[in-house]
Amino acid sequence: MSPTIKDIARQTGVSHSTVSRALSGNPLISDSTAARIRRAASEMGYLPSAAARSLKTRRSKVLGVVVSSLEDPFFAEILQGIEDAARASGYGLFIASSQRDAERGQQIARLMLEHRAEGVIICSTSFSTEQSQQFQQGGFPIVVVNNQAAENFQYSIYHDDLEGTRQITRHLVELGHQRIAYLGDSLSGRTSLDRLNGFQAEMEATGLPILPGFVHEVPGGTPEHGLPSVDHFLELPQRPTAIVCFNDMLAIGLLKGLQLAGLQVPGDISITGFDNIRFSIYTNPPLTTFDQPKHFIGLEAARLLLELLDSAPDSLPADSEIKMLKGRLLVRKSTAAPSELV
Amino acid sequence: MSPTIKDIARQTGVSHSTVSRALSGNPLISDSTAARIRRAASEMGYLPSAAARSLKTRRSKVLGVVVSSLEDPFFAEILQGIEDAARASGYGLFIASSQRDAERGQQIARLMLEHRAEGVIICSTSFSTEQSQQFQQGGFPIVVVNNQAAENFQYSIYHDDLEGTRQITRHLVELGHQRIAYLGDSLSGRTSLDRLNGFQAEMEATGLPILPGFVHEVPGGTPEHGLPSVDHFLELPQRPTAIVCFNDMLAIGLLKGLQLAGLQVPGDISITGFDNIRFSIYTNPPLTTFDQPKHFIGLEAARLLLELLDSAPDSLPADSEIKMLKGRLLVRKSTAAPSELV
DNA sequence: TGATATTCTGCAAACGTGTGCATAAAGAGA
DNA sequence: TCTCTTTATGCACACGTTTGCAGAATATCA
Repeated sequence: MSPTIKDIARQTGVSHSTVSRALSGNPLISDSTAARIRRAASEMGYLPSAAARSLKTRRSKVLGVVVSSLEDPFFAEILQGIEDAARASGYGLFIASSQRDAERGQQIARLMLEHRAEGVIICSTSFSTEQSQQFQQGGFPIVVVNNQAAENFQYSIYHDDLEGTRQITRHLVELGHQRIAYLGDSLSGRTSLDRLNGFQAEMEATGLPILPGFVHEVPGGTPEHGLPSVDHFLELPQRPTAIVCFNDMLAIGLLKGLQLAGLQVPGDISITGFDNIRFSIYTNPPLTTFDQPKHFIGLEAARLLLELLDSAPDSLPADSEIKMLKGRLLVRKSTAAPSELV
Repeated sequence: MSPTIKDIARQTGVSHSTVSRALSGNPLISDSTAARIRRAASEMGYLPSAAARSLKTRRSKVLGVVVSSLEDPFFAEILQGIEDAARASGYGLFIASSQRDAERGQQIARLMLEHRAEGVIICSTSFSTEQSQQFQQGGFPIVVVNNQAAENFQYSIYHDDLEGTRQITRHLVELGHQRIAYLGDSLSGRTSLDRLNGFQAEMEATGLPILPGFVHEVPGGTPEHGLPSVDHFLELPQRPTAIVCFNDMLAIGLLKGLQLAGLQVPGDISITGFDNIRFSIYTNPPLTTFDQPKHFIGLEAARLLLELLDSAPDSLPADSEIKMLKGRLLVRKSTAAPSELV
């Protein structure tokens, strides 16, 4: 099919090893023959076989990426960052989505290992330690992004969920809110915990009580999960004046639910998102949220992994490396002072 | 690193060819030795090398996917469909985004060809014929999804853009609108043309004029492109009573722009989207749009490609194959009768 | 011109698999 | 026991690269 270095060798009357060296820029080959070979190669439309090369060099030039869902706009932006970094260094990307399914996770792990990906970036809140166990063996490089059980992995990019929800909560407190509730996603592992902890920590720090039923968790982080949860909050004996949501998507769903129930946001109730996904500014009102440098997170994850691959195995730090990327509070129109005070 | 069939051979006291045959289920090997070998293989954590295998078998079990942007929710859903199909048949996915950049497109094409992807799915409105020329040579299987210049490719999955905007437009006409405008994305090639043509065809069919300036195109299809285009429409001597948008994202941006300008949707003006992306129902008001079976489109694209790969090269149909997938009109709350009539 | 240093190129083995062919082992029939 | 199938296994080569080493070709110097 595609011509090989042997074809080029035959064409130019040299041995295939000379061709190999010429094409890889080995200085042993004289300039004149190298030029001749390169010309022939491009004329014949030669493209090296990655399979043969990686078989010999034991470097596949491929990175694996596991994401929980490709449709999640939060991961999509991170993914784009990863891709930009990979593209810049000539690496190919093997991408697969686990869909929070254990069996599928296994299959993905096997796929990546069989293709000898040089390392893997896991951006899946649900890719459990158990599932990624297959990767762990033998010092296979893993970088974890969404920090599910981050402490079990050696390298992770870490966005500051705890500090984020603290800032969000403080913002609501400063507006004068007293009855603040939290809408969580129970399936996002470590992230779930951190964000909830941030909320609780800030409430405690300011001396505000978290009333019974004011922490509500749903099994997922999409608008479809957020919308029906409005029923829960409206049935409480005392209605919250503000709700902190685990992420923007839940907030978008909740916002829609509140509006369908005839409530004004932020007039009757304030709500906040998290992540600053692209659409969070296009809701009506636009969401107050916490901006995460998603593209940069992806870039840094890929860079960290590539750096790991370049360095000699024994020069690696023994302890785990964690990069913490800061976000920032974005105050928009979905939050306001509670109506009692106005 | 990872054990090879030779290691297993040594361990079990047979030759590596016996191991190879045993693991691939070749009936030549006796049941007892096959079982013994399989047990040893799994105990040793053996994983076949995809590189070596594809070098020998000339099948990489890898599909390439080119998408214009990973962050586009429309493509993301299609991508998920592709991935599901690939996963089901044990194929790996090489995914890259062209970012509408010619040079990057070249690089991607080379990457996929070097890795000997067995075929490619192009879901990029901007991946021009020129850029994909590298793929074309030598009967390399390509399936095109978003039908940029679909007629230049042999296989394509085709969603009915023309009929879609016709239905959308007819819906507005039936509501009583007379001054209907169109907001287009000039960068989406064939899709741009089809959707605009559908609008024009339906206007002509009902005898309505398209007033000067009522077709406005912007260079991109994101909310950020849609929002500022509100200025154009508000400066027209006669303001349109309805605007048909190229896609949901433009409509989302336009909606926000109109609301910022103090206009009511649909009270003062109706707007429509296209694609039915996940967020189109969470705007306020929810968008009237045209639903595309995105996940299914992805599935079908992958299935078509896999089918191509399985069939013998000479059994392929000489003429091009085009699968047309129908969508359906979704009437929500962003459209209503024009205010003059109410 | 001959010996030596320098520059360039070819030979051959290896990476991990798959597979046609030869052959050893075992069983069947005489 | 000897041949003839049948069954099970091993040998050896191929896929397309990279690379250590040997050696040919050329240049340098006496």
